[in-house]
Amino acid sequence: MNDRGVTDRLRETGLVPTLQRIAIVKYLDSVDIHPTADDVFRAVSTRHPTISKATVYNGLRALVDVGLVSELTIEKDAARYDLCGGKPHGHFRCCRCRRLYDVDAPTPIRTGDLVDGHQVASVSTYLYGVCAECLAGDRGERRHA
Amino acid sequence: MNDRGVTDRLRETGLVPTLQRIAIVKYLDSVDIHPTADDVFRAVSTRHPTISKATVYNGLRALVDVGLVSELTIEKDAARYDLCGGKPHGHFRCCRCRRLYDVDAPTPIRTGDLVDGHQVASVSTYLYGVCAECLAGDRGERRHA
DNA sequence: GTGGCTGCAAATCATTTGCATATAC
DNA sequence: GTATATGCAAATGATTTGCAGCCAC
Repeated sequence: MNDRGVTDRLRETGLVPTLQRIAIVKYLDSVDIHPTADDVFRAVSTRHPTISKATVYNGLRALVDVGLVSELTIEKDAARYDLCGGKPHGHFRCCRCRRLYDVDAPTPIRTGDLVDGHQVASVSTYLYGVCAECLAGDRGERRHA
Repeated sequence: MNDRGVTDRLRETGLVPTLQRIAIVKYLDSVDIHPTADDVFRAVSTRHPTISKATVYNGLRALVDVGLVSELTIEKDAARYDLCGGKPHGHFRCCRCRRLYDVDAPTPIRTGDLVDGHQVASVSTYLYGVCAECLAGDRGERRHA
């Protein structure tokens, strides 16, 4: 996504498209992993050395609030962020390398369904296991939790 | 579950069945909500006024480590705990009252399946929406986040 | 211009840890 | 008796917040 596209998407949501927010969105758009706020901070810092961690946190929160970014709380220590793009709402965490992947996790549950009497607005599927890469190069040189 | 049953389950896992841990397990067994560590602390404190919050945290962690309790990180602020009992692995969060319910969320994914090349060890389904109680007594007297 | 941001530092909150004492067996 | 757990207080780490100056429009 180019700067113009990012700027437009920010403006549509009512957020001021500051350099920092543009940088955050572009970074989220460029990675396929799900970075933590600190990952975002470190990455964006290389081009914007003056950005503060608070701005990253505040910016991410603003983006989550308007729905441009989703926040994953699959693990306790630090939230992970994901640019919303109509992708499937499934995530896979590798218990070896601890990476988080998007997956196409099928579910029979639909928005509006009643499950045990509760009305569903959204469904998230979290899968745990060993990722394709770790399965392939299964030599154990992984960082464990 | 009575004290004896709890004691036995603890002993089976190699954990010392202290009064505090028994109290934690009995509390988790007695509630249908998913309490936070602080909820557990406050509840157990009524019968064990000397228990410390650190003991609750350490005890919960020990229980999670041996697999007697599962830890839910569906929300960012505080983990929630759930006595393992072979129940379905689905959870519903009410966006009104913020309660967390167990639900029987069907999924076509099985342990051992490959999803996008990743090998699945476990599946969690998280649903968001409005719970049955809030749907019924829809008067808005809820605490929002 | 002005309101919404940024950036810094201080505050907050959940959780962990060090250590001396107490408990389970 | 000995290993393990408790309880207190202090440490840690992610995230939030107050506030003065800055930027987008």
